[in-house]
Amino acid sequence: MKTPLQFWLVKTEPESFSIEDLAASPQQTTCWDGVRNYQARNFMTAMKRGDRLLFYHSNAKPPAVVGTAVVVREAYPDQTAWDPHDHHFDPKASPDHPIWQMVDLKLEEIFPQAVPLEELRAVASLKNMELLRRGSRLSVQAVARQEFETIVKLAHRKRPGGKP
DNA sequence: GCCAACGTTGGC
DNA sequence: GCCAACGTTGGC
Repeated sequence: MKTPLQFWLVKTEPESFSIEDLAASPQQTTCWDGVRNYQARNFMTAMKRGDRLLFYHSNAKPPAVVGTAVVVREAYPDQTAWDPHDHHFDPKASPDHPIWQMVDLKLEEIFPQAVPLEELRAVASLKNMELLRRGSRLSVQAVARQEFETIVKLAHRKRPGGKP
């Protein structure tokens, strides 16, 4: 039996890697390297090809969900972990003991309208989202299908007084 | 720039 | 195994 699709959210600072950078990448695909948090890593190893992700810009003005992506390659060792010149170097990692994993993500869509954090907070059906939890810092999160779909809908909604 | 929240480190 | 110190995240 096929496993059902799962839904996720990944955070990135647009100054370091934005959704526009993803769109400009070869095949609009990138490896999601540099994750150095065990809980976030565990979520990445649980990802399956075809799973969909919300793409979130943190430390942005305003912070917002800006689009979606798809998992195109499941977890494999993050070799930047044992590169001493890499910003995310981890001396405990090695090719024999990778510790850290990454996945490949392909752009699905840049939202016609980004959905700012403030707007998410105003939606009752999203109140349990990890992203909205006070002090939430996890850079890879699981989201419910319902939450994913709600946010995609908000991004496509026609707003009164919006652009013609 | 401030600061709350959180994860990690290391002394004991 | 506790916990204080420290570094980082990330909204505001």
